[in-house]
Amino acid sequence: MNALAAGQATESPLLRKLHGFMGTSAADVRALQLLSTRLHHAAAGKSLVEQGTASRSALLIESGWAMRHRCLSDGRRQIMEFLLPGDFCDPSSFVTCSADSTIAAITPMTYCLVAPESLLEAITHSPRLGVFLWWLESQHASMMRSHLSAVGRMSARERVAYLIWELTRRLDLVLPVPPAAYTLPISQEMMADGTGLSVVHVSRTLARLQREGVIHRHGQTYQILSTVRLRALAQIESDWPQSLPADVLTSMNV
Amino acid sequence: MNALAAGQATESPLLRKLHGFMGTSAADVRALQLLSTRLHHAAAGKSLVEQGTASRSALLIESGWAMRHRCLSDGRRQIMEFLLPGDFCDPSSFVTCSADSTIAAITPMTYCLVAPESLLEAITHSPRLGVFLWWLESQHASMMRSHLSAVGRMSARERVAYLIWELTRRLDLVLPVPPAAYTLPISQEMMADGTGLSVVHVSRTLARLQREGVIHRHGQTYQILSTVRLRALAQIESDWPQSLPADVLTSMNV
DNA sequence: CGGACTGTTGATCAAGGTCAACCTCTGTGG
DNA sequence: CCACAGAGGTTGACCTTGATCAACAGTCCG
Repeated sequence: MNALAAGQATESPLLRKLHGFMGTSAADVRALQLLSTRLHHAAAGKSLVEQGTASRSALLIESGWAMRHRCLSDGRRQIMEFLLPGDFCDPSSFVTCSADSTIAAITPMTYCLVAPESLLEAITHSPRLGVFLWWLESQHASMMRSHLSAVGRMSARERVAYLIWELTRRLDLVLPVPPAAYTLPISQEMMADGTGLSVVHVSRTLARLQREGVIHRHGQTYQILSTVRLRALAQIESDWPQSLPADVLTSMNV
Repeated sequence: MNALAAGQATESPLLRKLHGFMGTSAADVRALQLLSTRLHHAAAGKSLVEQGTASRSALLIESGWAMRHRCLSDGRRQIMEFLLPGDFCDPSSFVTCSADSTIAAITPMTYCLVAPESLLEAITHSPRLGVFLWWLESQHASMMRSHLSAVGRMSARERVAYLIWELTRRLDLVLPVPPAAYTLPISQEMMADGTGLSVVHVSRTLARLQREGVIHRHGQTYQILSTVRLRALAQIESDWPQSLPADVLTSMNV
């Protein structure tokens, strides 16, 4: 445990998550390094995975933001999720023929392509890492359900509040210390396509949240002035993410 | 291969899916039977999993329909998904503390509770079954993204079309032969909570689809009169589900 | 200096929500 | 056997949220 010295802490955002939830042994760090070979770069706007193509590798995001989206025939676009540093996305591409959505860089990015064999090898070296990744995946599914709830049943004000809350909480997991103000490198058009609203209405809604003193915004810098009211708007009752249940690790002999 | 005799075909809807996609060996059938111990019954309306509680077992639905939903503080409800016979749901409960949503029976049901150990044992006996279940899970995630797209960016008419299309396609996977008319045992209120619409508008929209000759409906019996127009409305370009890529099985030595 | 891109604001419009009345079943108890 | 209640569905009238259209402002680059 605690093979993570202060200086190394900035290395990998996924390692930071792992460390925050389960602590890290030297074996975990080594296993994680097995995933982090083959570092790639992408310019903002570039597609990492194109809808309809096969990829057969997972993505481990080291830095920068991306999004997963799908376009309808007439140009309407739904952003399914924003992908942040430390996200391990799309291991299910290992068992699918072709991607059902496009993943595109929002900012310049660095990321690793993880082959099935690398993942298998890493998990063999550190089963704890395997459990952790499985747990991450389950938290991800839970987040997608929250997103669906927001888009399906919440008002514009609530949806925007939810989005800000989700993104800032996710950033907390990979930032060394919760910042006073968060930089969310997404345009209002992306917010609109993520929440199912129009650009114009997102602008108005953000202005309203600011007028009401829930947030303060300047460009892409967001400051949460009232956590209580933001959470209430976003209909968040329990904290996220859940912690990893202790008995899972013991019961799996890892 | 083909250990499935005609008479056994009605036994398990999951077995039928497996057979349809990969064929079944005697080992697969036996492995699947390891999952199907402990048959439970539930009356319509009963909760199988309550939001906020721990369960630590997956559900294998043998017969009947269920839904996964979440309620907001003021009573608004979002149905995340409908669960049909042959669905293997919530293996991620193995690694989570408490459920983030409620699963409730819509009709009387029979289902099996699958413990982590049973799953592990079954997969050990038949790795092919493991790959199949993983692939099912990835198809499920893809379906959830389609659902999100529909709710976020499609009109009422398109959303209802999408729902009917999704449910009938899923039924096709577990029915012995595609029926002329599908019985969807869900009220219009559930359709509304699934699509993010109001009950009244679902009623009007169904009436319109019928008036336009896209579907014919009588109570909960739905007949698709124009597959082409339904698919166009639902913005379906590719078939669903995808088939399982052949090389996955070989590359995993199973 | 002139575009392109992003965001803001106002005016208008429409999709869909809400409310209410009513209808048809179906089951239930007198 | 009928009366009644309750659930689910349909229809009409009206209203609200958020979409659409358009003009304009700031910013970043070439």
